[in-house]
Amino acid sequence: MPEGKHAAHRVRSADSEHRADSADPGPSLRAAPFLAALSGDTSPILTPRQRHQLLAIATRMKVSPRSVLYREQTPASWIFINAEGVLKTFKDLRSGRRWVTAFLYPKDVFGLAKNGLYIRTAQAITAATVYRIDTLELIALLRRDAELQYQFLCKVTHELREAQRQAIIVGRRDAVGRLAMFLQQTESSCSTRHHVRDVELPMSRSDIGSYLGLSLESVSRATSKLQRRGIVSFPNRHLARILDRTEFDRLTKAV
Amino acid sequence: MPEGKHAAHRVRSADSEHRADSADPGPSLRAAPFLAALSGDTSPILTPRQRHQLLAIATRMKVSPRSVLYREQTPASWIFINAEGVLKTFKDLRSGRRWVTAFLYPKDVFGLAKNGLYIRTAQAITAATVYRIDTLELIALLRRDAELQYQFLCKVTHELREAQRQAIIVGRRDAVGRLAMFLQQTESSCSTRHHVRDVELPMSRSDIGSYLGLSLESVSRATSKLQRRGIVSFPNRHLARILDRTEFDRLTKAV
DNA sequence: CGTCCGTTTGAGGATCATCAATGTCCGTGG
DNA sequence: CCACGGACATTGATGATCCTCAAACGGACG
Repeated sequence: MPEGKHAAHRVRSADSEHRADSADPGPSLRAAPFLAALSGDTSPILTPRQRHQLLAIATRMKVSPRSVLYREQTPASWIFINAEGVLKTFKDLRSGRRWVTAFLYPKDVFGLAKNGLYIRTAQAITAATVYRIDTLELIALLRRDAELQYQFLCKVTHELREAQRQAIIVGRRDAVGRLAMFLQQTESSCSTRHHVRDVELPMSRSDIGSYLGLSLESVSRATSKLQRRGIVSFPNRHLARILDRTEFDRLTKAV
Repeated sequence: MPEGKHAAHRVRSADSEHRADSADPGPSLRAAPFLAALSGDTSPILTPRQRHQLLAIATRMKVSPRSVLYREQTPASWIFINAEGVLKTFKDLRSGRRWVTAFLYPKDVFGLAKNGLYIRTAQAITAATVYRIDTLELIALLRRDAELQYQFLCKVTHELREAQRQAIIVGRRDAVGRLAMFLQQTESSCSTRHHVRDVELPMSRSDIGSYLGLSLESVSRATSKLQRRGIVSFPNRHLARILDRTEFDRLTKAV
């Protein structure tokens, strides 16, 4: 598997960096606040000051498709925040299968560890830009700044809900239902500028299958069924267009 | 479904409570610290001072089996920490099925909300004792005390890993493998004083099925197979005894 | 224009859900 | 103390779904 080349440049110190990188908005997190009123989810939740705090200890990196950012069971030195592009985290099972645990969109955090070791492998799907933050430095910062840490707490809580949702998806018996829920989730994950009906799918059918607990053939059959039934069309491999929203929602609402 | 009666008594103020409730050790959390060395997971991670901070805003409650602590889609006023007993959180799906998202053992936190509403229903399986904490008060406390918040961050991170693990379990095809992984997980969750081979299963077969994405019949068939193959015996409905650890690990290591 | 990788489609075998009936445990009341 | 009732659990038969193996198709790229 190709490592890819990490074109990384260290961001300058906190003081000078604001002027030096005034074009860089800095990292941001995507999460639903604990007690937010309905909606209000799209607004940025990090203040400019918090962004600068993170920027001060962050390295902005560009990674090419297929680049591996870290491997499972290796020392977890860094935590990452996605700024642009799509990545995935996965785990290779002893059975030879690969289990994709998450697709990472902008504002997603990844690099969580257990006992100081990464528990997944992270790989870029598209070209991506990420912020790399030293774990120790981040923890020290979070312990000093309760407000910033609170944003991370909200973020992890959000991911917890997503993980539980994935468990529900995978628990469904029918492949079509799983795929529909995946499309719905992807639609809400990637805040695309495209038409609402279009959902970009940068990952392969194999990745989708590994995420949904299906073989890639079953994913393909599910897409065919959705297309035959006129609910979703797939203009090309990396795009899904929802044609019949009513019927589509009926598939996903089963949960 | 019976509500059960909540025998709750408000804990006194932070100052007097130390003497008044000196026998009460206060809440504790179970989680693996981000950077802990191998093992070291069993040690309590809350300091006495942090326990007292939590006790000051906590109400200790005893709940009887089948009591419902909160229902999904109702306002989330409280967060709970389990002190004793076993509970479950679940979600009723439109299909009529019930999806159990988690079994809650002592030191587990539950009551996470989205947009101010609970996303699951929480119900006691056995008689249990829990700490009930006003969500607003807890958030205010966490925003003041970064160290205490950090323990919660570790806890939620721990639960995130568990949720991802459950997704992997549910994604497995064979019922026997799923059940074996469930037994292993339960074994590590409940720090019982019993012999290492024994795993207590306070929940029903139906609950296990709802957690694993299986019908209760499939769970029953899986227990039968494990027993026929001499790997695990089930002396009674609420106890599993691992007889052949080697073979058992081989089943679970497939992940 | 040809290769390669990813995708689609087909046939056969395995696993689980469902429906149904029987069996077991436990608390209740006689 | 025993008999009864109900909830829970086990077992069997059938049908649906998905996985596996296999082959053909398609676009991207040199």
